[in-house]
Amino acid sequence: MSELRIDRHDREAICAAPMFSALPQEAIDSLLGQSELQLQPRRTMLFEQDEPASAFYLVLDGWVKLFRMTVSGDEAVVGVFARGDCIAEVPCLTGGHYPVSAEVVADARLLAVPARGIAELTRASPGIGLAMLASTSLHLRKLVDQIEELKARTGPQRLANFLVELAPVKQGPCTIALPYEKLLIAGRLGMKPESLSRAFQRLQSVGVRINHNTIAVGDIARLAEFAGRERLMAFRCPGFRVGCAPG
Amino acid sequence: MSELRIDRHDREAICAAPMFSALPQEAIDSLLGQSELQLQPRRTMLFEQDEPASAFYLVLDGWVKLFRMTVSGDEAVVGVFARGDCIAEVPCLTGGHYPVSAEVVADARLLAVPARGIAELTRASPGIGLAMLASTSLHLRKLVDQIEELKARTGPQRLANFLVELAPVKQGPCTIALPYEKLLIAGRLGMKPESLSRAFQRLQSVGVRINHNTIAVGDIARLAEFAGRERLMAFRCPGFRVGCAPG
DNA sequence: GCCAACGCTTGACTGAAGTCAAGAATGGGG
DNA sequence: CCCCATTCTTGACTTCAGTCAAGCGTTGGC
Repeated sequence: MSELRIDRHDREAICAAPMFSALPQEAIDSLLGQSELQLQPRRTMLFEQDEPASAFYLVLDGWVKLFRMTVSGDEAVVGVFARGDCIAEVPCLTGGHYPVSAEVVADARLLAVPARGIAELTRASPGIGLAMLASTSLHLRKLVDQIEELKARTGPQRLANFLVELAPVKQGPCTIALPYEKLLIAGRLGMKPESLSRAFQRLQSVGVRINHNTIAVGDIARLAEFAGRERLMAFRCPGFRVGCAPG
Repeated sequence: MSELRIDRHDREAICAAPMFSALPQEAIDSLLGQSELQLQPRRTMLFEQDEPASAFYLVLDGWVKLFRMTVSGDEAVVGVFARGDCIAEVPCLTGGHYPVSAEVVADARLLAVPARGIAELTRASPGIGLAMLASTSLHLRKLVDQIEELKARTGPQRLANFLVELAPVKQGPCTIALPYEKLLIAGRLGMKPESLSRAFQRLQSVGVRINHNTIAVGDIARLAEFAGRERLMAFRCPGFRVGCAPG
C-alpha cells in the first residue's frame, strides 16, 4: 500500500537473519526486489491458521504474536517475535499451510516475501534450502525449550527466566522495560493474567521491584538461580494446620 | 557390530519417510551405502544432549524417546518415535549439536546415517536441503501441537487425545494396546505416573475400560469429544459437601 | 519356592494455577 | 472534561496435579 524504501539500517537486519545470512548478495537482492515493505497496525492479522502459505515475513519493527485457537476458544501462544525474526518461512517453502495464526501486537514494519519468489530462487540458487534449514533449526530449539519450560517449571520460574533473557547484564542489578503488555506476556508464558500478577509478587522475595512497565532487579544472577531451581517449595510455615481436625 | 541387511520391507519404510521420499533413487542408495543397521537394546542411549551431531537415525522397529534433563534432575519428554520416524536430521545437516538426548525404550532396529554422508550428498544433490525441510516441517508441527496441548488441556484430556490417535477407527467401539509402558506414556503426556493412573480412572466415565495393557473404548467419537472439551468441569454432584461445615 | 525389584495403583495431603468477581488505574473518544 | 473500555491487581474459592507413603501383582534371580 505505501511506498516505503528499505534503508541501509534495515538491510543490515535482513542480512543478519539466519535464513538470509548464508545467501549470496544477488539472491538477497532478487528476493528483496519481489518483496514488499508493509506497515501493519496493532491488532491486525498477518495470516490465519490453515490458510495456504502465500508469503513469509521478516519483522523490522514492532511485535508479532503466533498462536493457535484451541477448541475451547482461548488461545495458546506459540511465540512472540521481534526485529530480525523470520516468520512462516517453512510452510512457504514446502508449499503447505500456515500451522498457526499471526497477529501484530505492537505496530509493526514488516518485509513480506511472496512464496512464489522463494520457489523460483530455490531453483536458481540451490543452497537456499540449507540456509533455511539453519533458520528452522533455531525455531525447533526454541519450541523444545518452551516444552521443557512448561513441563518442568512453575509460573514464577518461567517469569524469572523471561526477565533474565530480557536483561542487559549477566549479574548484578539492572532495570528492565517490559517489551509488551502483561496480558501478552502471560500468554507467552502459558498462564492467565491473574497468575502473572501473582508471579510478579512472588518474585519480590528474590529482589524484584515492579513499577508499571519497568522492573528493577536487585541481582540478575539471583533471579537466574531462582528460575532454575528445583520447583521451589520454599516458604513453608512449620506449625501450620488447616481447617478442622479429623473426627 | 552385527552384519545386518536392509530387506525390501525396510526399504519401503525408508523411502516413505518424509526426508527420503523427495530424493532420487541414487541419492538414497548413496546414503544407504554409508549407513549402518544397528540393533540397540532397551535402556541404551543413542546420543546425549549437547554432543556434536555425528549421525542421524531412522527408526525401523522399536521405540525411541527424546528428552531433556532439567536442572532439577527429572526429565522432560519431547517425543517418542516409532517405525518410519527420523531423528536428529537437522543438527546433523547444520553441523550443530544434539539439542536433546535419545534413549531406546523398546528394543530397536535403527538405520544410522553418518553426518559426513549428508554433507557430501548435499553438494552432489542440492535438492536435499528442501527434502529435509519437509521432514523438519513435520517436527515443527508436532512440537506446536504439543505446546498447545500442554497449555490448553488437562491430564485426562491429553490422555484421551493420545488414545484417539492410537485408535484404529474414527468412531464406534474398539480396543487399543498400549504401545509402551505407562511410565513412559506419563512422561510423553507431561505428567507423573500417579496422575496417569487417575487420568485412566476418570476416563471410565466416558466409556473406557482398562485391563493391564489393553484399553477398551466404548465409542472413540465420544472420547475425542471429551479430549476437545473446554476444560471438563463435568461430574459435579449437586448436593455434595466435603469435610466439615465451616463454623 | 522365596524374596527382591519393578511397575502400577490408591489414598491423603499440599501447592500451583484457573475461575469468578470486584475494584483501581490508565487512556482514548466524544 | 467526563465516560467508557481496557488493562492490571486483589481476594476468595475450586480444581488440577505433584508428593509422600503404603500396598498389590508380576517377574526374575538364586
